Amino acid sequence: MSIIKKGSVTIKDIAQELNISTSTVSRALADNPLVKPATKAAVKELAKKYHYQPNFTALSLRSNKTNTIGIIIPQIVHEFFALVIRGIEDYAYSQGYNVIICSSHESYEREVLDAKALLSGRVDGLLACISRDTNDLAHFIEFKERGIPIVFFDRTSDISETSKVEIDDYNAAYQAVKHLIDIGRKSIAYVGGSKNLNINKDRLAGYSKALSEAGLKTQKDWIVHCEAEDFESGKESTTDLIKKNEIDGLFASTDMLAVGAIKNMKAQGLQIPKDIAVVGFSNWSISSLYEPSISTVDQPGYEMGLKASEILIRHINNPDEKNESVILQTELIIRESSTLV
Amino acid sequence: MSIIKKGSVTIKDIAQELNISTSTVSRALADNPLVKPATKAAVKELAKKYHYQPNFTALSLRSNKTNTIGIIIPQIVHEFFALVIRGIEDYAYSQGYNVIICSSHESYEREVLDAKALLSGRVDGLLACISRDTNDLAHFIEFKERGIPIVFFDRTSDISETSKVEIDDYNAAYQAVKHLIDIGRKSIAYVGGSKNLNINKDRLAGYSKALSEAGLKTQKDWIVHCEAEDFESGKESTTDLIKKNEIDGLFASTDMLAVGAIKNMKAQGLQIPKDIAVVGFSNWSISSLYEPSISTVDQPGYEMGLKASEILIRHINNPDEKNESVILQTELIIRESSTLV
DNA sequence: AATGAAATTGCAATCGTTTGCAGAACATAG
DNA sequence: CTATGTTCTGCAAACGATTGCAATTTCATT
Repeated sequence: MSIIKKGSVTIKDIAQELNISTSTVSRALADNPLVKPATKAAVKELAKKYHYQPNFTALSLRSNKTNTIGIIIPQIVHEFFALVIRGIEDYAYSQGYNVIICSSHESYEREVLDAKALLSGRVDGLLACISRDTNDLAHFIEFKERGIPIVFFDRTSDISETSKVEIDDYNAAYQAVKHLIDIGRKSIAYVGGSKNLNINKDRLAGYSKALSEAGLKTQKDWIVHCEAEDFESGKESTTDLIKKNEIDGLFASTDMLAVGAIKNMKAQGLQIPKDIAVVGFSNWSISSLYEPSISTVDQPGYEMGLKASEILIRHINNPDEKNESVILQTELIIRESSTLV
Repeated sequence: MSIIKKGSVTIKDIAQELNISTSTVSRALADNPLVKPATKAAVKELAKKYHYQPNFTALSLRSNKTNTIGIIIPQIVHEFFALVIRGIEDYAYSQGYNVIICSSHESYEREVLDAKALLSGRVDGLLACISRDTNDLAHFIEFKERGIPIVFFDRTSDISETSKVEIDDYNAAYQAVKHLIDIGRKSIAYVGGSKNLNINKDRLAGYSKALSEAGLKTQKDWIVHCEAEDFESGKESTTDLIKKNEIDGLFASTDMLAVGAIKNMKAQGLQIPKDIAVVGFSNWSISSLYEPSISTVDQPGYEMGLKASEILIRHINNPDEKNESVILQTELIIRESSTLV
């Protein structure tokens, strides 16, 4: 029986028990050929017996590497973001990295707090998707100043000279609205999320482009912006729109907004897609489960995560790596809400 | 202009620039009254100028505290778990703790991997919810041996002598099925998730109890277990059940299973709730958005997270704290799928 | 048995921070 | 000008691990 340690077993404990130095133990565990086979065996046996696990903190301090990457993301209860996270994790794990996820809950203050927490040398790199409320990017710039690489994904910023991985929101929206036009709709409204985000500006631009290209006009009150992108907003923000009875098509920048809108329309006795055809965005599971099933734009979330972490880890391993900007394409999925019967 | 450091600014850099020792700098930053006000001011000014941030790793090593708690959770794309995480985060942040979330993706292997990664002194405590596949708990027991406290939540285990925070699944299921009986249903089926999980055993037991108490009988093939708890499983697993045309009520242990089942029933021309009344579990947003809206059991996820992290942090601060077992109550929400018209 | 080379091992510094203790600088009183 | 106290600062060890360099042991060879 040996002495029971309260905390974890360290290299020093093993060294003491075998009457050798910590250096030798360290080398033995690293399979260094300098160590005599017999010593090596003894060390390894004891390490196994005591479930020795190198102290992560000590290792990090010595090597100045944490083998951890940080993720700052606005929400995690979000099918798209969750997919991104999964992609990030899968690649990161395969490269021996761990992951710290911080959810900013769409709050600028929380995002700054999270950034500060990650700045103190806890992570070797950062993957960030800015919150709805974020305008000032100073907290991210500090990372660059300390030589901690950042890759932005999905929601990026014009200012930052960093690598980014984005969705081609402009084209995705363009295709979605073009599809509505192709099935004969002429008065198409837009319901979108926060104007603050580039992705929404791009989606709106794609919408406008499709209309103008087809020689169609929109009206000022056919374009609605909601801060929250939830079901309730979709419902409330479309009430006026529906009352006027002017539109025959709707492009929503989020599936949840689409569901809210459709529910509202159905309540007013409108038929979907006969009276109004609807296309959403993101391909959340509800879009296929809802009745009618909702046409939408599928975003490659998993690929986005994979790509973002791949670029980040490349930056970590090679500080001189030049910035890279990736734009991923989407796929329009046509379902009942925009199919003529 | 001062020398530009590649990495972060350390206490040593400040000391050098002011020609004082690191001890004094450290004390000045800690507002130690021993330090002369003038020195203190100079140090603080420089620290601010250089955005000095204490090195997290060094701090951890010195204090043997990481101020971080680990979470091992089966899924994050899950409205209930996401709520739990939010509760954990909110309390942890308020106490100055950070959080590392590891998602096991319902895989035992991944869970073990995550546990090993967290074991090496990265976290001061662990919150865990076991995966569907987990039977062996050795990887958790090691935490106890090293004096790292664990609190299990939601899905707990009989074996472990640890603190736990659970839902009263037995009673929740009992109330749900009793409700179906109260509205006159006599032939009630059960569709549930993995039999491996205690929560599902409890839900099944609650179901059985409600039936037997009312003098009702079930049949062997009225009880269906699915490994996956998704929409597809709900659809497939109920096909035989519906064909036989024997049941007039269904209790599903998950809303997604309920949605799948209802969709299947509707496809067979059955009316909900007239022909079959349905109650789900978890109060996912789809249960209120679906048509018909689905009766379900609301689980206090946020409170669970709050409570679990509160207990954990208490354990961290006081290793002699005795184990605590909390059982949270649920609320039955009655919607269209079980309302007589 | 002495010599030299080869095979092992240990010392000590390092990563960034804190802190007990000793000592320096300064001020006040006698 | 000494004695005594007060205020302030620095040295060095510690946290757990790695690693260049030096020291020791081992062994073969003459």
